Amino acid sequence: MRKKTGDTALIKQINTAVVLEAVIKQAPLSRAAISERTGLNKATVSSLVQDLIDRDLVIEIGTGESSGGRKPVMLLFNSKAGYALGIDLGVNYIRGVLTDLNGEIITEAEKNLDATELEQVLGVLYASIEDLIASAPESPYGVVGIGMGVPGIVDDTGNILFAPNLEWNQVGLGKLLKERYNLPVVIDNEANAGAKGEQRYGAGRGIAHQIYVSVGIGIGTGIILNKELYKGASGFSGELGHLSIDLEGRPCRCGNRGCWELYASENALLEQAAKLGFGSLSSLLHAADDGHEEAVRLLQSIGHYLGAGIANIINVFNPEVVLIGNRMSRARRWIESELLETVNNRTLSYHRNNMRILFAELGEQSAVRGAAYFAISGFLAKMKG
Amino acid sequence: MRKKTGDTALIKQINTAVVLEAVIKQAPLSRAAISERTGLNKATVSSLVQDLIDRDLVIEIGTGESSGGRKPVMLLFNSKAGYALGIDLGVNYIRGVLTDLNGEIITEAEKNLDATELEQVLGVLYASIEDLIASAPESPYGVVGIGMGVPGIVDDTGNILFAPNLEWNQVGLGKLLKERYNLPVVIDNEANAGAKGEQRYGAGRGIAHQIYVSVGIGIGTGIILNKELYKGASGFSGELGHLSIDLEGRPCRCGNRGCWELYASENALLEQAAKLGFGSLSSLLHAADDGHEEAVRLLQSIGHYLGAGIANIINVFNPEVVLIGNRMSRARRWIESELLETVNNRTLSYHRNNMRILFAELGEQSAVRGAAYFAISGFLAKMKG
DNA sequence: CAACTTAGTTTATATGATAAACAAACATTG
DNA sequence: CAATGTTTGTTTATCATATAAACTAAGTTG
Repeated sequence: MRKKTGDTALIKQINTAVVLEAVIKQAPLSRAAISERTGLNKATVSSLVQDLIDRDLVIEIGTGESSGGRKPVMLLFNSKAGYALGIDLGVNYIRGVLTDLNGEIITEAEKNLDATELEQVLGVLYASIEDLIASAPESPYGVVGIGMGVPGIVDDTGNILFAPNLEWNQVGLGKLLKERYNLPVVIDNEANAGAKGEQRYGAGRGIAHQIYVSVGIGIGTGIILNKELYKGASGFSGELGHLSIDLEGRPCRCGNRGCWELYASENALLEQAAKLGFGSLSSLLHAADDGHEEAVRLLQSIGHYLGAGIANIINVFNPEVVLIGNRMSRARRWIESELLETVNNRTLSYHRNNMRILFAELGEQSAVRGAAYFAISGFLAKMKG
Repeated sequence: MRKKTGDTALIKQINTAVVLEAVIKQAPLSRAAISERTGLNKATVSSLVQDLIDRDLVIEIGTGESSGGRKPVMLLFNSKAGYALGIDLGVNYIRGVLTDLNGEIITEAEKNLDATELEQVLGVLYASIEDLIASAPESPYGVVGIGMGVPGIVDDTGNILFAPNLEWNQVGLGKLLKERYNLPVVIDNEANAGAKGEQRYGAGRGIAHQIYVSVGIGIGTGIILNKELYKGASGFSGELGHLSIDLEGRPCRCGNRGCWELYASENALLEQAAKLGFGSLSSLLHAADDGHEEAVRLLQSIGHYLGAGIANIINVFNPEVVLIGNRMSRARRWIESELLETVNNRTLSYHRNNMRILFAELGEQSAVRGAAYFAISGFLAKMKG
């Protein structure tokens, strides 16, 4: 339990991270510009940049425009120094991407899963991963890690404790992958991956306090506070789908009553939709587009229930942004106004002001891109440390 | 928006803080022991300790027991280097304490308030503060600051935006006090003060994720995540009293329906108690002690509702500890078992394990001692920086 | 009392940031 | 177009800090 002490190595680490951040976020820019923007001395910046160039993390891309004197040498983050693998493991699909270090997709692959048994899923998963690794171009660092989002509760070692819709219990997936590929592996909940994806590459860029609500079969949430994923005492939290919104409501399999996801998830919607003769979200949305009144009313009621839960989230966390993602975001057209009205009626004005409710920008790719970012950020942390 | 860079001054700052922390938390101890426990070199520790001694923050208290060689010189945090003022402003009382830098109470004072008008409250408040300041012993730093907890929403400049039970709106109390006494002033919500008090001096010592539930006239909460008070995007959060637990429940003055505090606060209890002929919490508790069955049932039902809200809190935050404080903690004997049973029935097992529900240890002094700690921690931060 | 232990200080050294001087490369202007 | 000024980036001397190793101080143990 030693406190973290400081020495000269720590200084260099801090300043290297500052310089690299500047290059990543504001590229292209010159050494002089870095010095000016960070407050670091020109000499310091020169020295640190040289280190980063020697390590293939930064490249010079020639001179820029003069502003009345010597032309600056423009620097760029070398996003092709390595590649990251992101996997979104769904209940009936595996989606995978290979990205560069900027998170830009290089290769993508999607495969259907028609069974949830571990052995069969692993077969498809391994094939996907190996295809993607094979597709990586030559680079100094190669594939730097594997990030993954899964529909379940995961501890910080990549152990899947419980994945109800896959019917998995205690699957040590992290260890399996680490040993098989000898790469750093980060596995987290699908909603946490989606939250990170949107925060980094999507609608939540630059937001400090963001709650991502993944509305699919159930409701999952990724909670970002102070720009970081919040995980509770046990290393997993974000079970806002089991926030009860109705004290004496229907019993949930979790033991509680009136859980939010019983009212506002895709499952809840489809339960009602079945009575109208619709078997899928798509068919219901089509009907609504064609003017089917009952379909529209049903969608609106889901918007209402979503709003009620989101109002609670807002009163609890006072976030800057609430993001609605995963499949239900496709119903935006029908649910948005009911949702906003309910939120307006049910939140404290102090929290409502300066707060926005947005829909995921990356659509179905929120989670897979967030997963890839897990691998990228692990790599960069190692490079900075 | 400059990133924080590192230089030699930063190192010294970090290491000074590490040494001071060690002395505060593990005193009495020697220079050698600090070196061993922090990993800092003996020479570094000697130098930093000398600085702290020169600044009156650490004192030598003579030699300790030898363990086979030269006797160590034992060091102590100089808790009498200055004094802090803590104020708990209630709806019908003002409680104040003067503490040393360890948070130990030196002087205390309590005065009743029989009006909520700003002018009159200010009169009593000023008198309390001046009495306490006058009672401070001679010391190198004197009174280092004023910390305060108030029943309302406060921004980070000490501006009280809204205090419903005092009927205050937009009162710039922080500025008033700062100008009048020329001291650092920190004002926060009463529940945040209570949460800090318990975390530092009470039942929550050493806990990283702790939710303090202040059950009084309404319900307020102080949320401590990663050992720090969480405040949302706007600088104030913790309005868990307005977490709705009943979708179509009674309308609340906040605009929402079915807010938790309509079911589980002292006000909610007294509303029901009135029907049985009881006018106060005390009389109801007495009746319960005397075996009055309806009184007991009523208290138990409050325990049930408290439990339902706390179950939601646990599912959201996955904390290590939930602390119940303020006046309702006096009803512990009657509400605890119902509360625990409800929580057990309504939380996810992953969250329930390793989680404890405790009652405030400092009783009525949680908030006032937390308020004093605001001042102390501000002072220490300045000393370390 | 000799040998060993532990506490704390002194000294020499290494790392890293910085200011100031300098060199390189360009624009502007009379 | 030559002289002047500006901007970029590097070199050099210096400063602050931490550290290891040597050293001094003050004890214990057999």
